[in-house]
Amino acid sequence: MVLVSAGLSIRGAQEEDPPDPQLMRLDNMLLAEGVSDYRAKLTQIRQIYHTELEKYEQACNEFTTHVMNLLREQSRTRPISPKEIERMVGIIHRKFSSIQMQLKQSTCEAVMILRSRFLDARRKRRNFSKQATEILNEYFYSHLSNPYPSEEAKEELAKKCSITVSQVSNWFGNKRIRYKKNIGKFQEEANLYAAKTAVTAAHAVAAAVQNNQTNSPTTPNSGSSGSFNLPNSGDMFMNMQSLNGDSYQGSQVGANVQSQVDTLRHVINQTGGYNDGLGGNSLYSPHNLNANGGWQDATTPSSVTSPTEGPGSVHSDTSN
DNA sequence: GACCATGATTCACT
DNA sequence: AGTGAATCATGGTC
Repeated sequence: MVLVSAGLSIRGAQEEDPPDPQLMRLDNMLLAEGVSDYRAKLTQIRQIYHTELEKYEQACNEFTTHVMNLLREQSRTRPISPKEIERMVGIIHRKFSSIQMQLKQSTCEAVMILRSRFLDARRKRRNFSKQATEILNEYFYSHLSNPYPSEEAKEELAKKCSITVSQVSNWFGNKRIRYKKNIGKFQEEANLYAAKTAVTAAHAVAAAVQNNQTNSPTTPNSGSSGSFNLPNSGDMFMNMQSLNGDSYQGSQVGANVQSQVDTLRHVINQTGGYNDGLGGNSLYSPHNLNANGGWQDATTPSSVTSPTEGPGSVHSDTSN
């Protein structure tokens, strides 16, 4: 019996679980990570193990008493020494403990298989479904100014794409780096998705504008962020973002508006004509990609390309 | 089988 | 902890 407690930790730390929103959120996260699935299977193995173990123990006891009874009956006809009884019981117990050993062994195997399968599943690369890639791309290109989905957005995307949050993070990590490395290559893709979402974006903006007009004719109090570098294009959005020097990952409302802006600007640019490729100004030029790289501002605050006052005025200044 | 695309992993950085 | 960058490893296509 020592082996039992030593082999597998029996008592899981799971008692009851009152409906706690925090717990539910964690559960969802684990589910998204595919962890609960693993845990569920593990629990299943554990349950089987314990019921089997119990069964064996019970059977062992029953069998011993049965044998004892037989021996007792036999003792009437012939003398049976206590030593013989002890020996009998010993044999029975040894037999059953060997059975238990087998049970433990197969349980361990099952756990190992489960674990390796779980790890393999995460390690093995399988292409996402076309739909999933589409969803991810749509998000990416409509948030091109700030393709850093929040935790909630990642969870949402994960759910939509039927992949894990980690996979979403991986995807965005890869996408950002690969997009940045070779923007030209992704031009077509960017155009495609921009056009795709343009209609929805236009509708949304139109609705928002209408709503704005009807509701309050005053200035929109978009306390949004955005905070990225819009190279040229002295659009009104500059004002919006300079309202708040905050970094991205800010309010979702702002992000939404920004995504629509991205899409719309793309479309506007497209219709307004552009120099194809080699002029350097790709139509879907990385608004916020500065010369040195990333979307991430603050890495190199210098960015002194040409102090042509205009709208360029990267971030910095704005001494509020 | 070569080649490219792509998801995953690792490591360094902040 | 989240990210960028490099790299690995596999899938898919020819």
